[in-house]
Amino acid sequence: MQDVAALAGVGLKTVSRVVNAEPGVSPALEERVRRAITQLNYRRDANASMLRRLGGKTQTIGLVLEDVANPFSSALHRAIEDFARARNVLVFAGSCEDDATRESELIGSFRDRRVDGIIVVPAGPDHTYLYEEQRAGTALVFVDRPAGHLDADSVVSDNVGGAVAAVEHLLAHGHRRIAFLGDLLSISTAQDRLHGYTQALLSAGVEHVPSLVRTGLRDPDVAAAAVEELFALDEPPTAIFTGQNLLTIGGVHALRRAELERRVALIGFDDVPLADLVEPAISVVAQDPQRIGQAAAELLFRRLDGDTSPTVHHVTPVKLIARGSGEIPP
Amino acid sequence: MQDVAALAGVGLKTVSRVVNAEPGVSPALEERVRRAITQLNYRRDANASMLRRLGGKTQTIGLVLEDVANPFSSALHRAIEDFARARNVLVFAGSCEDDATRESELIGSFRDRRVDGIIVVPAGPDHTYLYEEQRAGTALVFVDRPAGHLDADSVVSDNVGGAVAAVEHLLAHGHRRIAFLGDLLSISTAQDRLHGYTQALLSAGVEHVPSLVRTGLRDPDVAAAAVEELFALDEPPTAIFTGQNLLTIGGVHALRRAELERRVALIGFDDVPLADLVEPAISVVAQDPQRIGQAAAELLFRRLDGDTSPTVHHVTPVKLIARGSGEIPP
DNA sequence: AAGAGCGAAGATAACGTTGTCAGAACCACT
DNA sequence: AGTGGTTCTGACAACGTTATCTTCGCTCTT
Repeated sequence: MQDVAALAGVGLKTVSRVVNAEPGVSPALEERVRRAITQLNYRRDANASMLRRLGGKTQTIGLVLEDVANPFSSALHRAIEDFARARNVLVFAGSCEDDATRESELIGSFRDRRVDGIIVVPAGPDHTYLYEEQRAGTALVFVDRPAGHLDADSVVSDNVGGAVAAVEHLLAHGHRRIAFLGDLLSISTAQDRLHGYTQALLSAGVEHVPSLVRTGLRDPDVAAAAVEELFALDEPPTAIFTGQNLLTIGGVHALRRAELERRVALIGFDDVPLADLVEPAISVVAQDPQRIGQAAAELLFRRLDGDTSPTVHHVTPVKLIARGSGEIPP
Repeated sequence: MQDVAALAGVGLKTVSRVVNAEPGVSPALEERVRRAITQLNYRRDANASMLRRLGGKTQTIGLVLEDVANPFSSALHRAIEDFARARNVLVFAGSCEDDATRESELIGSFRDRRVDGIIVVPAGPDHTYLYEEQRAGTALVFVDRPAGHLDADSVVSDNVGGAVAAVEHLLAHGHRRIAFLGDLLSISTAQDRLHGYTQALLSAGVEHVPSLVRTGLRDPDVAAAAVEELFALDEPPTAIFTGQNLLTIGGVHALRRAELERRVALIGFDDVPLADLVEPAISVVAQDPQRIGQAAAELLFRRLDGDTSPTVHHVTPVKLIARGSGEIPP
């Protein structure tokens, strides 16, 4: 900036004014300054700039995902990025792999960089450690799961409703022995989906068989093993509701191996890529990560713009997509 | 920091020393300062910190991807993130959608934030605009496609070799009429893959039929339409080599609709998720995005550590995965 | 012709931190 | 008591920028 000012023969502040399009610079000078800027290939240092600025915003936000490489996370990421781009805000993204320590480390790093806001798919159960941060003015939006012991905005899918819809769909096709495969119950979404499953059975007056419920499953292989166990039962299920992405894939693999894929119905929570090319095509309750991300970003930026209305808990609808596997009769 | 110093009853510099674990602070004072830091929930401002630091690194890098939500990009992202995390570096990521303008805008934003280095999957054909940036010390690594008119490190897949392997595989299974579906030839990878296709046919002494080559295809639907046209020919192909992810999906859809999926062989370049669950399972030439990302990050950080050896062009191997669709006889 | 009023431009301090240096306190020797 | 050397510690300037205030020169009143 010194160099630009010297070359244009003006003071520092004049360069600053030109760069920030502030009024009060004569056209002649502005032209001289612009020329100097291009000639020297000058770019204002955004970090230094925000240092002195009043109520300085860094024009950056932090994004804590489960894994930037998983389809749900990355679709979220993209939706948020698009929203941020429109406001000239850059996005830091990080994966925490469902590890609460990593979650708080990441958020700590974001904090060190003075991000304006944070969107987080929480891993840990307790977020009281963010209280000070929140009070200091950092916008905070929780996605997919609500915050633990902290009053903060959230955007989540209709997990209970989606699970109810899936199970009712199977019931409507005549199934009575419906198995449930779920993730760790410490994860609130897994809990909600199990809740929906139980609720749907209850309202239909169908007996709830504990041996058909398998939870704490974390990956496709474990899910596949669970399915094999289910079919070793005296009275195996005629339908399966898988409460998560990876478990759906594991379930399909297991059915395929047992050559049951055309005889046992299956509905998964959360869409899987290429689900329509598999035989039979996989019926799912699809979340809408794009919409979730958009809602989260919208909420975040509204807060950044000064909205101080009470905490919002946004629930986005899910959609049952019947592709074949969920319509197999018992 | 003022507040911390006041509370601990020390000078600013002493707080700074404690925060940076510099030697020369007595244990008693250090303890007092630490207590004040926790009490006030103080965190050093990383941006201000780097401002004064000599040869200050921001401990951030920028990542320009085609789309943070596509599987190849996001796998890259993840590998790079892991590498960066180990060095306590944060990653800005952005999507440029194969748009050269967006590419340079993104890189401009990164520059404003003074990122230490940039890893880019280039969209535009010309990168001379990065020359100054590079000379100013920002590390630069190009991924998937080399830089245009700029001497910079790159990490790319063995596109020619992979295409040759795919076509030779089809030839070995007896095919002679092999179609090629490719992206815009302005994209160097598309060009390389077409090159490999042509080369393999040539070495095998098989006639090259121009009507079997369709390029400039950008999405699954267009690819599917192209496949339909191919089968309207007098002498349709007996095998298809799809030169890209989305085109493979489009191709499979088209074959499925024409009920040809068990009669026409297909190999795709780049793996697709769930390719093993489709019937027949899709044979592909798989790239290794994780390895590519790792190589790119390694190269970037080596440069950041001061390595000034000549430009490196890293070629990562690809792997043919035979799953069924590529082994169908003519 | 003097003063008011205005717009343009720059001088200076400040943002939160670290580099540099000088001072203070202590130690062991003469 | 004086010297020289450590070891701690803080004052101060500096990083690249913007906020505030002052100065300068001009036009417009009366």
